Amino acid sequence: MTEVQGGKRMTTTNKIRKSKREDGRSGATTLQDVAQVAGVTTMTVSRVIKGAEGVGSATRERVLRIAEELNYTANPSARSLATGKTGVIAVVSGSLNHYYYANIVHLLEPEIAASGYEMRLLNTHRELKALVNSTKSVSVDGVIVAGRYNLAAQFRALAPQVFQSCVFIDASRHDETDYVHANLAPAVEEALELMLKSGRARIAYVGHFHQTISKNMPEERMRTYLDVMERVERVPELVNADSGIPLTPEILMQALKENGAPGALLCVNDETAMRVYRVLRDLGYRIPEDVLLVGCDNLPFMEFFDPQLSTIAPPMKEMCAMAWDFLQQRIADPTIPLQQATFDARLIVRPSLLSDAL
Amino acid sequence: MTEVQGGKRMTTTNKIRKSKREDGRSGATTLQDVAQVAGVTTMTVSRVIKGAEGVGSATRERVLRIAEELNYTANPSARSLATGKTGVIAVVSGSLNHYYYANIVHLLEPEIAASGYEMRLLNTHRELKALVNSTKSVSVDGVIVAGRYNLAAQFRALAPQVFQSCVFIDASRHDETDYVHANLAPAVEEALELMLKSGRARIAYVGHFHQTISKNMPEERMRTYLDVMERVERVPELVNADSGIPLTPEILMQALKENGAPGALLCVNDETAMRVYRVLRDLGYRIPEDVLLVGCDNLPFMEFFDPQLSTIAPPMKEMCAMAWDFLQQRIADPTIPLQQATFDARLIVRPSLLSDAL
DNA sequence: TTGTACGCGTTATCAA
DNA sequence: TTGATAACGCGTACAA
Repeated sequence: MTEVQGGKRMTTTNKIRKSKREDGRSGATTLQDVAQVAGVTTMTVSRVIKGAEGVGSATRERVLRIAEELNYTANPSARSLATGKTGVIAVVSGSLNHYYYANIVHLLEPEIAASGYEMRLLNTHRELKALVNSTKSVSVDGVIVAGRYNLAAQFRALAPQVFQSCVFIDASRHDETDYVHANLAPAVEEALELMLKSGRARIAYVGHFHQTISKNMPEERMRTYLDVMERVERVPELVNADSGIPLTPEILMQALKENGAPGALLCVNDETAMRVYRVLRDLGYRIPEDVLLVGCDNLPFMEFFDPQLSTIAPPMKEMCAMAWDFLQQRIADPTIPLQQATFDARLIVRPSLLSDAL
Repeated sequence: MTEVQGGKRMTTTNKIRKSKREDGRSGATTLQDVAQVAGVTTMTVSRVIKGAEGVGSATRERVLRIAEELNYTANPSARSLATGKTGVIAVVSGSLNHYYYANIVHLLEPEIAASGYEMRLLNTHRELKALVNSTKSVSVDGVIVAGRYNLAAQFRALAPQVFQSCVFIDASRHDETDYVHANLAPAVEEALELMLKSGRARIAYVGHFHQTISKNMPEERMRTYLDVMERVERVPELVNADSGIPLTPEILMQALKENGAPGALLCVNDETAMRVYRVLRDLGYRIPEDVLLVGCDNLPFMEFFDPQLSTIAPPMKEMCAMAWDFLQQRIADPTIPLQQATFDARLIVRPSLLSDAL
């Protein structure tokens, strides 16, 4: 600013310092600051920081020390702009006030963090659109979609680039995408077998309370239920499983009063099971003596009930780990073949399924 | 690329196009692309995109149309680099497999999104350090800390810059920081009053199961309990409230067997209450006939139990909204005075607290 | 082993 | 109202 010096480097240095002093924008230490103090170029510092080869060990140590002293941290925005990678993974999930989704995020987070990525959380529909927009530019390196069953098509249509590095964690399969799938059928069949063995006259299936996940979603649990009922030549009995209107305690209570409670209830998930439990108790039914009950998702609260409530447990931890593995592979090389994995859920038998008749 | 045209503008355009074609880095549309098609400068497009004043309405419309056609989305990294702002808010919370924290994130997310910010989730300790590092540079505009009671000091020490735009959502107060505080005392007192009125001989307090939140954290609920007990001249009875070792069902069961169950139990939170419920039932105690029970946090599952379990409900929605409001104010002007708010929690009385003696 | 030159996509500043 | 130019902080490619 004051004096103009000869020599290329000093000109550069001078220019830089000038700009840094003029706008007092961010007080953060930059590569330039470290380089200046260390008496080297930004490139040398850059190499040291990211641990690249080809730096003298003396220089390396000195730079590291100075960087430490100056409390240097790389500016992610600048890095992203230069590299085209953001180090951010978007996780699209259902509402976090559902344990199922919160748990997925909870399981995903340490995996993602351990690989040096950060996690951006998106769940509202508003953000979903924003996500599609965001990801069309360079703001996200990859996407994990959990339980938004209808998103595959949207992604494919709106943002092929994103869709490329996108893994689905799901109870249902999306062909032509990377996915990790929970196969609930064996566990559902096992539960139904227990119910059948107990000799209960009526075995019913109970659908979602409140939120209707998605109309288009083929409900695997219900399909398995219907298949089994057909196989054993029983009349299927569906409680609010058409997804038309969400189930409420009133509707359920009404249904149970009209025909009496079935001897066994297979619920689409644990939340439904817990609500069903409540209504059954209100009506004076005993579990499991009068009604066998089982849910799905393995919410930790199920075992606090009296009697402890049975559930079907997809191996979420393994599924999340594999989903992240898939995504990393996909990011590393988008051209690899489709990655698809299926994990069998297992039935957790607790007193709510233990019939005296056994 | 084909023909070279005269005139300054075309020279610029040509240069740009050349660079874009040479490296096939990202296929994303840029300001340049839009500007080129619209026959204006990047600045004009930039102004239009961010809705700035001083653009001819004809130009504006044309640019908007073209941007739409080209599917343009701003590159967040580039924008951040230029502005020094990231549009990202870090949310630091406890594990999301605890409903309490998941719910906070769930409530915060739409607020933050509605204001045009994105949310970055951090909860492991590893990430906490990374956060402090990240935020030292320009990667985060603000931080909301939920329930990590010991973080205030860390932040202040490690990253004063971050600490500047940081709001705490908490059950306890941090002086000299912006915070939103839940005052549980009135609700706890109300619950204890009910218990006292019921004539129960022994009223005990039950601490955390499993996770020990933080040693340094002054446990407000317990303090209120002790105060009340002292006031009414009762001997306080603490079950695993010293936070030494986490409570387990075995320990609890042992304790209840030795002296018999107290007539009323005030639990530090709902998770503990549910576990206590389980142990009580295993031991054959009836609720509320033998034991009155109340938790804290208002987990939705509490009302599914039989009998429905009482709880203490901090107004999380309002608290989260205010926390976000505080943070926005703070970001807008870091020099404003401290913002601190306290919300009274309310007791939700359900059958588990309804004594026959009333 | 280290340095130079320039681009990444956007915005701020000043000039026209 | 619009444009030219220079940052923003870092990485790539190549030169020394």
